[in-house]
Amino acid sequence: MPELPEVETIARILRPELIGRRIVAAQVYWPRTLAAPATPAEFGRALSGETIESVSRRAKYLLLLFKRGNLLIHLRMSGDLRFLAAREAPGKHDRLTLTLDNGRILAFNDPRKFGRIWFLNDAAPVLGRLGPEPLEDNFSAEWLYAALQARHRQLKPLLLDQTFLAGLGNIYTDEALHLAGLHPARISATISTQEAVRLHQAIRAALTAGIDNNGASIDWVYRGGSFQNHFRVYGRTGQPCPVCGAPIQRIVIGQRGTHFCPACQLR
DNA sequence: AGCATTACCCGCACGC
DNA sequence: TGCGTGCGGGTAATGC
Repeated sequence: MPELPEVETIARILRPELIGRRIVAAQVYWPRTLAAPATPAEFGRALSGETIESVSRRAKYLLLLFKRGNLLIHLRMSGDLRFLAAREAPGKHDRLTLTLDNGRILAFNDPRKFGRIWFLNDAAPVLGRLGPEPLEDNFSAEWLYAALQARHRQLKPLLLDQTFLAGLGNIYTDEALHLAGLHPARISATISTQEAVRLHQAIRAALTAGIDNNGASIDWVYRGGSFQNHFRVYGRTGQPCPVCGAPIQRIVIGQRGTHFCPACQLR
């Protein structure tokens, strides 16, 4: 469900609700949600009594930092975080709940059960292999050009590879490639310096537009975002390209649905 | 052999 | 009812 702009929005919304709150109890309803520690009992013991000091994001991971340990939450395809009222029973797909010292309950809801949660002293083993943050200074057009040259891979799967660049998902990758006028199957090493500059700018523009619209809400998951109303290509198969009017085409690249304009994005 | 790239697959909800 | 699809990524399989 969430890509970088959605996780960023969730972090921003949760921050004032969570900072300074103490975890009173943790309840795990679907143990496989726990990536670490291994058992719900261990998890609950480690987390209980700890106070949330900060709420932030790295790539698509939501980070809740405590004095003793870091809670990492990855929502994957269908995960969401919501609040239950004091003593409210968990809903159908609530996989884990954290009861706060003000009585409210933070619930991790995840119909598809793909999401994962870690509570670790050191987050490096989970976050260490991630590529640069696309909105940070170390992601430059020069770096992107060199990194593209160093690989021989189609742009779509390469941009989705979190070890290459961290935070892009299926939506923002399609949107960025359309903004840049690049075909999703284009081989990375053939990109010119000018094209790399365009792609760099397009990635940032797509993500920034997503954040400005509180992310995107599609299907039955994630509510509150409005970026879905500004999609140029994603999910618009057969509809006119906003630039040239040609019908948007859908193909499959790397097992992922890929939307592009066959007129604006030539190979 | 050893690295880089690709395919499979995991629950569930929804629309056609 | 049945089938295709999906805001993701770990791991097995394959390619170079």
